[in-house]
Amino acid sequence: MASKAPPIDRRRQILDAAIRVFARQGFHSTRVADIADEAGVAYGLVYHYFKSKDEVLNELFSARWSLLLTAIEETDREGTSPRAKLEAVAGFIVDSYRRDPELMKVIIVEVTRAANSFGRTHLPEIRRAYDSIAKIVADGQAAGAFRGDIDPTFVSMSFYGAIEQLLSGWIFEVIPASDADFDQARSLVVATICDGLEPR
Amino acid sequence: MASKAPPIDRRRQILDAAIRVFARQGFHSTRVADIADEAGVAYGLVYHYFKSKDEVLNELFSARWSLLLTAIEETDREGTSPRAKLEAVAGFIVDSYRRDPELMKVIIVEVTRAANSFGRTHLPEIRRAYDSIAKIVADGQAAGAFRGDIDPTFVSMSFYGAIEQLLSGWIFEVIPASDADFDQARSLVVATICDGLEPR
DNA sequence: AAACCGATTGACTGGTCAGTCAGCCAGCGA
DNA sequence: TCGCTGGCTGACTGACCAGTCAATCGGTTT
Repeated sequence: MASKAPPIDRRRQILDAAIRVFARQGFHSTRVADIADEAGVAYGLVYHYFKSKDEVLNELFSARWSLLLTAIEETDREGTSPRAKLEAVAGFIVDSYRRDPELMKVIIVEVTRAANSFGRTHLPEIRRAYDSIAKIVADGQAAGAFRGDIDPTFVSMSFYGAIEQLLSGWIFEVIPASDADFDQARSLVVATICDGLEPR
Repeated sequence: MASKAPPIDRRRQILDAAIRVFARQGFHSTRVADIADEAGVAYGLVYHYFKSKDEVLNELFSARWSLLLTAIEETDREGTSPRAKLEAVAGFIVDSYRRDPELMKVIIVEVTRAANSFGRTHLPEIRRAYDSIAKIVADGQAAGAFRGDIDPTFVSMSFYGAIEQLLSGWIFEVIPASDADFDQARSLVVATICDGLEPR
């Protein structure tokens, strides 16, 4: 038997368990013991791989958020229209939720929207996303593709806020979350922001 | 001396102290002792007026939120244009923040955006606001003032999400919060949503 | 002046957890 | 076969804090 069983990645196993438990109970009401149980691992092992309960959440957030930042910045580098760029950003976020709703729920509920606790810690990273979106808008304005009388920062916040609110709606079942809804959301947010509600 | 000193409203005194402390430290990291200290009152008195620490926050939220609901519904009843209605709603929320930023910070950070904890409890009230906004949009569509191909619920969530994100930006000093910014925000959010970003 | 009563006080309790640590065990090299 | 190493275990501890309650206070009624 030349092949040895691949060593179990305990760290990953604990992170995955944490996603499930955090998504189910929220960060504050999950005990470290819950994570260990869910991972099928001893209590102490969590502390072998992580400095603290906080570090587990920080790790989950930072890993995923850096993907988002990369995606936005890469999108921006491509030579498409500003509108197409916004559509790509909205699409990336919506798809992230479609692919891994539990992780996105944790990130949004426990970090992004928890500006008092973990959001504070990660403000610089979060702000980078706002800034990148604002840059797309500003470039669009400079190129004449967008009207110039609205502060790009305002647009960036509104745009991101709108998407996050939709995700929150799905997460907490305020609005239906079918595959069709996901597809619609991407274009509808962009249509609203770019074309406006009033008929042309 | 016919006039007797007006009896101190301890309940109010404790609520006001709670706003300050919750705004400063966040709900989870304020001890009941902090509220009592801030109010200049004995620890036990908080429990004389409130069943629990949670009840203090619930009270703060419900009192303020019902004002918002009333304002939205009254706005809707007036015979103005759908666009003017949206502008009034945005204006009311922004003005609430301008007048009492600490209370609005608490409401948004600890309830509205804390969908896992207090947001859950107050979901029905929060949802009523979304519904009222959606109704304004739907009526606007029926009257031909708004394009009909976007789900009013989506618009409602996007609209509210955009405003809340701006408030969050002010609260956490991600974007500047001058009086001029407040005035701009109201019309810019509505301009974005109604007219769109792209030039006409 | 004595009984009464609601407001007010703050020491205390019971329960909860995050994080520690002393030791166990499986595999490996000597 | 015998350490040795490091992943792994889970009982334990120390800190923290919401909520309780018995006692006190100040005003009012009888």
